[in-house]
Amino acid sequence: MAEESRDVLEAVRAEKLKKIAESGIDPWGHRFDGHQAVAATRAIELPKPAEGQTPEPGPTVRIAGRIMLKRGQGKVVFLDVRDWTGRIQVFIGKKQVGDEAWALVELLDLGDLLGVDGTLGYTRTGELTVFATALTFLGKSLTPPPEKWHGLTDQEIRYRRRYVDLFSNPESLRTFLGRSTIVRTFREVMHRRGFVEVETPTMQAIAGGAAAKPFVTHHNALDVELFLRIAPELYLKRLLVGGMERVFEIGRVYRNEGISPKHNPEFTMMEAYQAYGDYHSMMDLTESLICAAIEAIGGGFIRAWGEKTIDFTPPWPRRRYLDLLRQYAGIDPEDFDAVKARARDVGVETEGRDRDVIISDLFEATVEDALIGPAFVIDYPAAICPLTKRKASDPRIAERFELFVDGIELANAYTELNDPRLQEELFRSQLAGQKEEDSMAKMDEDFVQALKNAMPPAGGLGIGIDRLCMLLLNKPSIRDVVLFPLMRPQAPRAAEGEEAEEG
RNA sequence: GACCGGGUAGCUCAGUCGGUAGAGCAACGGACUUUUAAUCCGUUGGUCCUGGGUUCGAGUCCCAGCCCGGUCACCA
Repeated sequence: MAEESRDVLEAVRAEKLKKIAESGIDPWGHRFDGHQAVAATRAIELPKPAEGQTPEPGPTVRIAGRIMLKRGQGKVVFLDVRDWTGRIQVFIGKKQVGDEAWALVELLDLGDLLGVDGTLGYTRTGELTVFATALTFLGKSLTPPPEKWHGLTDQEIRYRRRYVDLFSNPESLRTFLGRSTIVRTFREVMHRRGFVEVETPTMQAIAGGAAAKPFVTHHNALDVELFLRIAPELYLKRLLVGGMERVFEIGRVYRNEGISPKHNPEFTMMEAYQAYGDYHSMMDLTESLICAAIEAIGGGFIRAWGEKTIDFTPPWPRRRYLDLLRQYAGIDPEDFDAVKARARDVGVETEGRDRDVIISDLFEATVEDALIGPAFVIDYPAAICPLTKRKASDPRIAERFELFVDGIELANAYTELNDPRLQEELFRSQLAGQKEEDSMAKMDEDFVQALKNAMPPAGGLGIGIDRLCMLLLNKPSIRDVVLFPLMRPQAPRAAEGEEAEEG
């Protein structure tokens, strides 16, 4: 039998569950009031007994958590119990808890959930310990947990069974609590600055606001094709027209592209729009947000990033796009022949392509990886920015910035284009030059119509939350900061006599 | 999509030249009232990812496929 080994292990636990139930205890537990977090319990100030002295009876405590280790010693057992704040040792003596509770102790397995009442104190080896006086069974683990020392290391199982990863690898839990802190901090900063949080459609008839292939779905009653949004941008700007002067949205966007350590098909963006601001307002906001997040999760502004160290100490440099290109590509961007020659050197296709698109690829190939510390790249070639206001002094330059850290694009922001006629023209010209799905500018008649009502001049910002979490929590893959990353569904187990169907 | 690496007990991993499938942890039985990955004695546990092929004999070699990871490409 394929699953014999697992079946035996689970049968043993099922038998224990039965015995627990027969003893009159609900093996699935119930409400358990008044317990305190393990971290709070550990924080209780308790003088260590002096050498050879009988310790004073400590305070009464009540905790709850999962049994991670069990060290039996005859008529005494030591447990390591863990909740989401930490671990603590529990001492259970047969004489101390009585025969009835002891019968339960003999049925406890690693992975079970247990509530413990007891007194806090130190063992003779000096370990802070809950000396149990009563036990409350809170849940039977019917399947064995991973190995107690190594935890779960198989990447695939860590992603597919995140619940096991979370309780068996403390670092994983710490990471996701850190992500939550980062997102909460973003909301706090935004609210403090007078932004309101809104929700806009994730199913859209026109997937605009970014350049990406969308997921397609269908609404039955309306019998229409809809797309999962690739960005909330065009809806949020409609709200600016409506007079919501400072809006933001933290939400999932979906892009039907490849999967990589930096790409998950669904990911979280925060977009924000501020009426009467510009891209410089957005740079200030970006720096404030990320610095506040760093302070919230701790660890300081100088942070480990893999083998590297990144200094987030503000203010971050603001470098012009074309200046960086001159410096790192070593060419004059005005000299198109030189641009093409250099582009070919680094493997960028030049034949029949727009000048600014070639420059954009050249920039990616030569500059982006060279920017290690956080750096705002500002003032992009206008042709690659169809939603961005042009500089009054030079219409070939768009008022856009991107924030880079170690070659990773963390944020993208503009002074928003609010001229409806120019917007319509840019939509049309972009559409003419490119395949629609490759274009950032999909014609959206209603959006142009919105702009005709006068959208206030504004700054707009998008920040990739997942990538920020990777950088701040020092995780090399986006899958380490997404709770349930997209995986290929597992083939269904072959039914008896049938072979698994192939697609 | 291309290339590289991986898939062996519930978990973490060995497996030599092709010759009976291994360890630790977990589990089970026993000893133990202050352990620290407790210890000690004993026992159980396998679709070696799948399917072909070579061979007297394949976890091992060959071919094809599946899944995962990494790098690159596309993208944020």
